[in-house]
Amino acid sequence: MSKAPAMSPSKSVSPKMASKTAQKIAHKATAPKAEPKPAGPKLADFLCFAIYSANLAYGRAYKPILDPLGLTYTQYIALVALWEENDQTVSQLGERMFLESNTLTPILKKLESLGYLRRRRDSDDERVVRVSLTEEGRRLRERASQRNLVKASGFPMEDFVKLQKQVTKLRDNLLDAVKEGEKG
Amino acid sequence: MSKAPAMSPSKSVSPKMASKTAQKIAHKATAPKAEPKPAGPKLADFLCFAIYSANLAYGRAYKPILDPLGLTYTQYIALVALWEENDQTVSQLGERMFLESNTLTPILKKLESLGYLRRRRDSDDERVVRVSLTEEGRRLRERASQRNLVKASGFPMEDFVKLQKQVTKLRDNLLDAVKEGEKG
DNA sequence: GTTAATTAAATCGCATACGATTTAATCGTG
DNA sequence: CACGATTAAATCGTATGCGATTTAATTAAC
Repeated sequence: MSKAPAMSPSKSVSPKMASKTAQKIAHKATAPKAEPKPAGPKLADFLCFAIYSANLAYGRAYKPILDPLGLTYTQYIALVALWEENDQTVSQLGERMFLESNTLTPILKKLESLGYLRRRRDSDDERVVRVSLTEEGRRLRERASQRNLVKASGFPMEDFVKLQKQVTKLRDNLLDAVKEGEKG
Repeated sequence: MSKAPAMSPSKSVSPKMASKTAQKIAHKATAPKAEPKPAGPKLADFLCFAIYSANLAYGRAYKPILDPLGLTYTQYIALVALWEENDQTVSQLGERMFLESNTLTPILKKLESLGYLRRRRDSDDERVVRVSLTEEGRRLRERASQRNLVKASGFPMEDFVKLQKQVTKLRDNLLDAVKEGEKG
């Protein structure tokens, strides 16, 4: 009784032929022209993909550091932003992190439930929620060193800083282009 | 009847004082020491954050290009990988994209449902699912030009290429470090 | 040649991102 | 003052990422 591993809706017809070579030939037969290989830009040449995959890599590199603290990568970034400047509104934090309340709110709620910060309505303007670190949240700062990851980047400090500036510039250029596109 | 905008579990006590200035002073009073500002690394100095936010920026920059095609950023990257080399297994595609089947499967199913690719069990080894472009999927290639985004990066071609290589190197270094950490 | 170990995808649960909408508070104008 | 416009968060639905597990097929060991 041979049952193919789940592949829900699309029915995978598999006639099961005699020899393996025969099957391989049969498969080629459906695309005979030796697949001309489109000769276009490769994934590896895309800057967007370099950034995309480097971001995945950072998430994985930070995991062994953050897991013991019970933090995710994004939660950590939110804390870095608060270490830099405590007692920010959700909007201010969002501006720094390039996120909006729809993404931030659940993250901040989580960090609050972990005891690292407090969320309080500004009595001045009840629409505003102010976010401030707890003692516990401040203490995390020492426990989460990223020095090891500067090393893991494999770049000497000078190049590291240069790269950081260039990628930041790239980000700002892209976001400017987005803004421009929204107007024009 | 003044009811503060939803802030589910955490009860936001807001005594509502008389004058705004009085409240601001009152607020400062809870953190009187002028907030010594920890004097540590700033978010803007983190390479990981530069990459993180540049990735968000790319997602937003691609949106106006991809929305008309009904594609998301990740779906687009999967298609680029297939334009480069058609008829890949899920694992092969995952290696190129730095993703695994748990993430890829739903994306590929979506692209299949859109008619841009086919997923078929390899009759040679029924565990393997081969992914190949449809005519429709191939055609998308011409419609999705990223030239405009090279311009949007704001870098002259030479620097663009250099940056791309550096970020790629960064990614590879980080992933090597992850691997190393898993062993040692 | 059966059975244990391995392998490739898929599934499940949780945590981001983000467009669109909703809610509640504040502002602006008459 | 009153009422529409604006604003700040939150909510909802969809689409990634990813750890952990599951399923089915293949390979390895005996």
